[in-house]
Amino acid sequence: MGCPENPKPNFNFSYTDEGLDPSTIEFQVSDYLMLDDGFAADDSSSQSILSSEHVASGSSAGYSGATSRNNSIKHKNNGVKKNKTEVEQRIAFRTKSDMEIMDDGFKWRKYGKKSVKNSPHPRNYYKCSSSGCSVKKRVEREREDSRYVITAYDGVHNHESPCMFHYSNQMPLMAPNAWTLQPSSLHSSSSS
DNA sequence: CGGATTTGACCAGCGC
DNA sequence: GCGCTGGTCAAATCCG
Repeated sequence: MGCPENPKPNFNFSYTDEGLDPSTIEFQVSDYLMLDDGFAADDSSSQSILSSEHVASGSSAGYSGATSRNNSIKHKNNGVKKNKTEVEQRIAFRTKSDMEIMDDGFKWRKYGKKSVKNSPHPRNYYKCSSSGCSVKKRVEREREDSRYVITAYDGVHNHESPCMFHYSNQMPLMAPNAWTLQPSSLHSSSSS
């Protein structure tokens, strides 16, 4: 393991996908989900969760089980663990990849693995191993199409990537809070 | 030897 | 109230 020389080789394609031959990259983003601060309110939370589920279900909703579970997470975070002032951001990506582990520039420590009911594939749980950073990430393969990996990030890194140096042009940080700023650029990048 | 991973147990929330 | 399920913990194990 260790620090990859390229902090996020797997993510550059998000912005240059149009110009890359897919065969030259190991995988490509098929969808991205954005579950930001919808947790602040019940209505909006179900909205964002619902919409994210809809996106994820684009090809079979391997994430649907987790989605329903997200509701409980919402209550958990909102009512117990997190105040409104401490709303977590959450993003999920569906990527086509043979690998389950994607180097995003951060160092993750696996802390759990769980088989989920709606999926034959286990779900893996990771925490950011940086001290003081409580960002978590869940990784699982899509139920219907195991070529796709669903990666969900919970929270925002309170530090820079240990391997991040010169990628600030478009993405200052490979962190959920950075991504939430860029959803439109994912699509507009082709025209710019 | 230290850090990361594995894995079973435990806990909490939700639906019935 | 009970059972099911997802999420987390922590001891054991593995690996560099």
